[in-house]
Amino acid sequence: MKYEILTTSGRAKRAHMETAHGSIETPVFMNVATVAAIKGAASTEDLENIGTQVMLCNTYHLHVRPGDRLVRDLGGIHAFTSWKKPVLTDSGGFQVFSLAGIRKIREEGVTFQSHVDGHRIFMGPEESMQIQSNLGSTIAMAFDECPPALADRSYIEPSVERTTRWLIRCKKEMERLNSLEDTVNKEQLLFGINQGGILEDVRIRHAKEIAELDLPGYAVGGLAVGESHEQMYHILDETVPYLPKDRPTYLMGVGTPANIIEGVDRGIDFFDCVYPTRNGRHGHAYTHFGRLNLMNQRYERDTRPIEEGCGCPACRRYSRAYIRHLMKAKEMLGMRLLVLHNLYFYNHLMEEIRDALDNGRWKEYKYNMLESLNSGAE
RNA sequence: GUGGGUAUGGCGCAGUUGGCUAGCGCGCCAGAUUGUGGCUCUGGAGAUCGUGGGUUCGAGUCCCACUACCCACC
Repeated sequence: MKYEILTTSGRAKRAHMETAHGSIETPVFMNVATVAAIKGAASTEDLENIGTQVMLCNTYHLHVRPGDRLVRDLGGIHAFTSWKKPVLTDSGGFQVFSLAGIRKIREEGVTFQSHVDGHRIFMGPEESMQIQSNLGSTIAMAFDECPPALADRSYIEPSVERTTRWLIRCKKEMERLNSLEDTVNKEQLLFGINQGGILEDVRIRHAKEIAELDLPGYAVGGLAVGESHEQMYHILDETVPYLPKDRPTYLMGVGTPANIIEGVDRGIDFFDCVYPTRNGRHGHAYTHFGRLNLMNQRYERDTRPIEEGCGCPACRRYSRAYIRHLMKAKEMLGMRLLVLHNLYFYNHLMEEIRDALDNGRWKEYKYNMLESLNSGAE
């Protein structure tokens, strides 16, 4: 892997990365395809057409179905999905949090109950790395625990300490797997994950510990899970400076366009979020002037595109009124068009951000864009 | 024409032996949603209880007439 910072503005970074599956220009927004499919009926061919750089898939979900061995036997996630560019796999750690209630956490790992057929699944750091190795993703995420942001210190501290021990095991297992003859992607990269809820001292201590492991990248996890925006930005202010400056950083699961701009400003390279896809499925459309709810009656006779000047497949051809009708009629095409629009918007937002950084206009762009996003779309 | 049945928000229905501001589902109008179970959750608007009369302290509930629709028979 090669990671080269091209320019900076304050803590904001503009970088270029080379991976086993081609380059990544950061800051970047990864498009979420949990089960190796963008929900809302967008294909990998569509992704190529809307400027996607990285597809994000989920270890736990693909392990449950169709099974990582199957994907490996078919040549890995890239061959399976016909997506040639970088793929990041989330480790399944988040499911410890999001599927809470059907799991048991021990030092060795976690026992889940499959949400598909109910059978018990054990996953620890080694298992997560093996699965991700079978998938052959470009970047594998460490197996961590994502505790509720507002959990108290007595829960967070032991949890974070265990996440560190798990990270050491992840690194060791990844090195072993990458050295095997028949590994799908021998250059798979492991990103560590910082945790600590909203406790600055725990975050900082943990960041310093994992920085010493000399990993190819570092993520900030456990944010945007119940705390306020101010708390999230504060934790980033306090924590990111302790992560290695010459490595990519990833703010997991974030967020709104404004969250992303604030994240870039605090030194984040990678983002991902279900908002553009999930909200697209629910009738929301992102624009430079805020978010529209196309289900609203006010768009019933609106013949304008979602956003004037947008080059996405929805805006080039269809009206708000038509898309609203499709959503109300629960036609799949409505979701598809909104998902394509929203991902296009996010991907191009990142392009604008990179352009602003390249051209020394970051502060100005950030200020104007935050104003605009807040101005209220109509 | 005869017999029976049904009439309660846009649609489909609950409404106990008559008792406080008439409920529910869907739909509609809005709002949530941050390392995704195409979900889920939260609010809101909207009903002269078919019409008219009667009994009663009190009627969506009981009585009478009328109207509309459904079923059967002629």
